[in-house]
Amino acid sequence: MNLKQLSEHLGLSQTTVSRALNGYPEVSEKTRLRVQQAARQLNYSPNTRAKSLATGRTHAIGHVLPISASHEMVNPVFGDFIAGAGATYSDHGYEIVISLVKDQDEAEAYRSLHARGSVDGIIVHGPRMRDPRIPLLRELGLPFVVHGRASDEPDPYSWLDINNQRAFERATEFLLDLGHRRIALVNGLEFMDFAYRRRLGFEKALSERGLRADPALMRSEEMTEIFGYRSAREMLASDQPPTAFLVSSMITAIGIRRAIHEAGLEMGRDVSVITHDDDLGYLKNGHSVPIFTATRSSVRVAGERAAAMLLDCIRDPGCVPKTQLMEAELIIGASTGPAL
Amino acid sequence: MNLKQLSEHLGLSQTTVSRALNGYPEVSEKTRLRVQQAARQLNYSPNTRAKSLATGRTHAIGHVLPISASHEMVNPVFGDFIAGAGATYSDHGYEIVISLVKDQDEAEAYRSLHARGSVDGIIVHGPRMRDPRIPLLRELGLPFVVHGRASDEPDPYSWLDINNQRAFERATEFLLDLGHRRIALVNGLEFMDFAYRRRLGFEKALSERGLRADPALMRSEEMTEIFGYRSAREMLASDQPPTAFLVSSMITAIGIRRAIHEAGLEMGRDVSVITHDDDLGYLKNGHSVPIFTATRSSVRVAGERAAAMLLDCIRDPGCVPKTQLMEAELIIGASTGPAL
DNA sequence: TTGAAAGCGGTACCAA
DNA sequence: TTGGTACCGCTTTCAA
Repeated sequence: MNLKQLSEHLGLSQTTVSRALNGYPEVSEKTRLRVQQAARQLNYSPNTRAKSLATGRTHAIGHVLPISASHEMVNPVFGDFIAGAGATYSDHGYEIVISLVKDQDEAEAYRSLHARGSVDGIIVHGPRMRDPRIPLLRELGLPFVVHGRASDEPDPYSWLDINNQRAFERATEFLLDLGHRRIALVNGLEFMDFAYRRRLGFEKALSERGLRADPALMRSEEMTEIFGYRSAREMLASDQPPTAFLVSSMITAIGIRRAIHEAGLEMGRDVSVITHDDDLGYLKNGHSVPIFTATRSSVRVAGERAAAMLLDCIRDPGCVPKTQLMEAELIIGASTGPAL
Repeated sequence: MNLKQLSEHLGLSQTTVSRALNGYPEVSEKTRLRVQQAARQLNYSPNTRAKSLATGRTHAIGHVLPISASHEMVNPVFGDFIAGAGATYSDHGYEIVISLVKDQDEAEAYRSLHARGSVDGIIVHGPRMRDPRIPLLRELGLPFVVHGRASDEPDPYSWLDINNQRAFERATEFLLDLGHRRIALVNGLEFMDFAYRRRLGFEKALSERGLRADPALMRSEEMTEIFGYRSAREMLASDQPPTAFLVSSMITAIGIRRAIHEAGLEMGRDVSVITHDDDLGYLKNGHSVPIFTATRSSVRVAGERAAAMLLDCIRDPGCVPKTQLMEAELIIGASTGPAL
C-alpha cells in the first residue's frame, strides 16, 4: 500500500492525503480523520526511502564503530550505549545505522556515509586524544556528537563523556585509604582519550599523598583478556607485587582474575581489584562489598543523552556545540543494584 | 556531487555514466575508464536512498532487538554477533539497521520495517520456543534468518544456532566426572529456546548417570546480576548447598560470584562455576584452569555465518530454508585464547 | 554504444 | 481547503 493507492482509495489527491497524515493545518478536520482512519486500517506506512529522497532527511543516525584489525571485538559497553541511544531515537522516529569499520579506513567511512546520504548525523565512538574525525566531520557539515572527548582538539565540538579522571582518582584514593601502597594500573591504549584521562586521575591521587606512580606497575595496551592475564602474571611474580589492581575494562579484568587465581591468591583476601565498566570488585582489608566505577545502567543513560544532544543539533543546524560531563557512579560499600 | 553533475562534467548522459559505474557490458572500455576515474577523483558516491527507491532494494539488513521492559539491557553477546555480521555485510555493500523494540510491540516493528521498506531482510534475535515472528515474517515475504531456533515451530525456516543442549550436557558430564553430585542450574527464562535446550542437556547428562535433577537447585529467570546473586545466596544457605554452578550468562555469573564471595567461600576451592557466553570458569578439585562454553569469538563467527545465509537467501528469493548448528567451543583444561 | 524519458514514492510549491 | 505538478537522484526501457 503506497500513497497513490491510498489516495485513489479515498478519492483524494496524494497531496491532500500527505498533508492530512503529516499534520498540516490547511486540511479540514473531517478529511484528516477519514484519511488517518483509512491509513491505519489499510496498514499504510510511508516509504522511508522515498520520503528521505523528497525531504533530504534520512531520519537515520550513524554509529561508526572502529574495529581494530588485531582483535576485532566490540567494546562490551557499546551494547548498553546503543540501547540507550536507540530508545531516544525511536521516540523521535529515527533509525540507527551501524557501520563497522577497520580503523585504517575510518575517514573514508565517514566521507562515504555522508556522500551516499545515508545518515542525518553521527555519533563518534572511541575518540583519540587528537582525532582527525572531528575536523573531518566539521568540514563535511555533518552534525555529530562525540561519545568521549579529544583532549587535543582545539576547536569546540559537542561531546558527552564520563568523568574518567575523577573516577580513577576516587578509586585510587579509596585504595590508598585502605592502606594500599602498591597499586597497579592496567589501562587501555593511552592514545585513546579515556585511557589518558584515567591515568591522569590515578597519578593525581597518588601525587596528592606525596606518592609517585611506579612505572613497573603501569601497563597500557588494547584491552583484551590476554593482556590482563600477562600483565597481572608478570607483576605478581615480581619482587614487589602489587596489592591492588585498578583495571580499565571488564574483559581485561577477566584475565587478571585468572592470573591471581593461578598464582594461588584469592581476590578480596590477598589482592584487591577494582574495574571500570561494571564488574564485580574484590577488596582486601575486610571489604567484601562490590565496587564499580561506571555501571552498565549509567552507560545506557549516556547513550540516551548523547542521542538527545545529536537530535537537538540536527533540528537546529545553527546550534552551538554542547558538552556534558557525567560523573561515574562509583559505588563503594553499597549494593550493585536496586532492591537487593 | 550527484549523477547529474558528474555526467554534465563528463559531457555524457546520466544513463551512460550509470551504466559505466555499475558494470554494464554495453559501454565502451574507453568511456568506462574515463567515467570511473572522474567518479573517484570527484568523490562521487551514489545516493543510497535514490538508488533503493529506483531499484526496490535497500541494501540494508534489520536486526531487531527485543528489549524487555523490566531491565532494558542488551544481551552482551549481541555486540560480538553484530561485529561478525557487520563484517560480512560490508563486504557485500550492505548496511545494518538496528531496531530496538519493547517486546510487547515487536510484531508491529516487523510490519512497519517491511511496510516502510527500510530493509531487505531481517535477523531474528532471541527466539522463543513458539515464536509468532516466524510465521509473521513468512507471511510478509521478508527474507529472514533466526539466530537460535524455535523448537515448536512446525514449518521449515532458516536458522543458525549454537548447540546449547550439547554444551550444557558436556559441561554437566565434566562436573560429574569431577565428583560433583549437587550441581545447580542457573538458567535464563525457559520459554526462550536456548534456555529450554540448555536445561534438556543438563537433565540428560544427569539421567544418563542415573541421577535426577533436584528442583531446589534449578532456577530460571531473566539473566540479570541480581537474579544470580539471589539464587546463589539462597542455595548456598540451604541444608544441602550445591558444590557447582552451571550458569547461562556472564552477567548472572557476576551475581553468583558475589554471593559465593559473601558466603566466605572461594571459587575454585569450595565451589565450581561454569558459565556460558564466555566467562572465566572456576573449578574445584585441583582444576584451576579456565573453562568456557561458547567463546566470544565463536559468537562472532556465528554472526558472520548468519549474515552470509541471509544474503544468500536475499539473492535467491526462491531459496529453500537452510540451517546450521554450531558446536560450542567447550574449552576444558585449555587456555583462554591464542598463544598464551 | 549512447541518450531521452518514464518511473520509484513521496513532498511542497503554486494555482484554483 | 483541495489538487496539479515539478522535483529529490537514481535505474531501466526504448529508440536512435
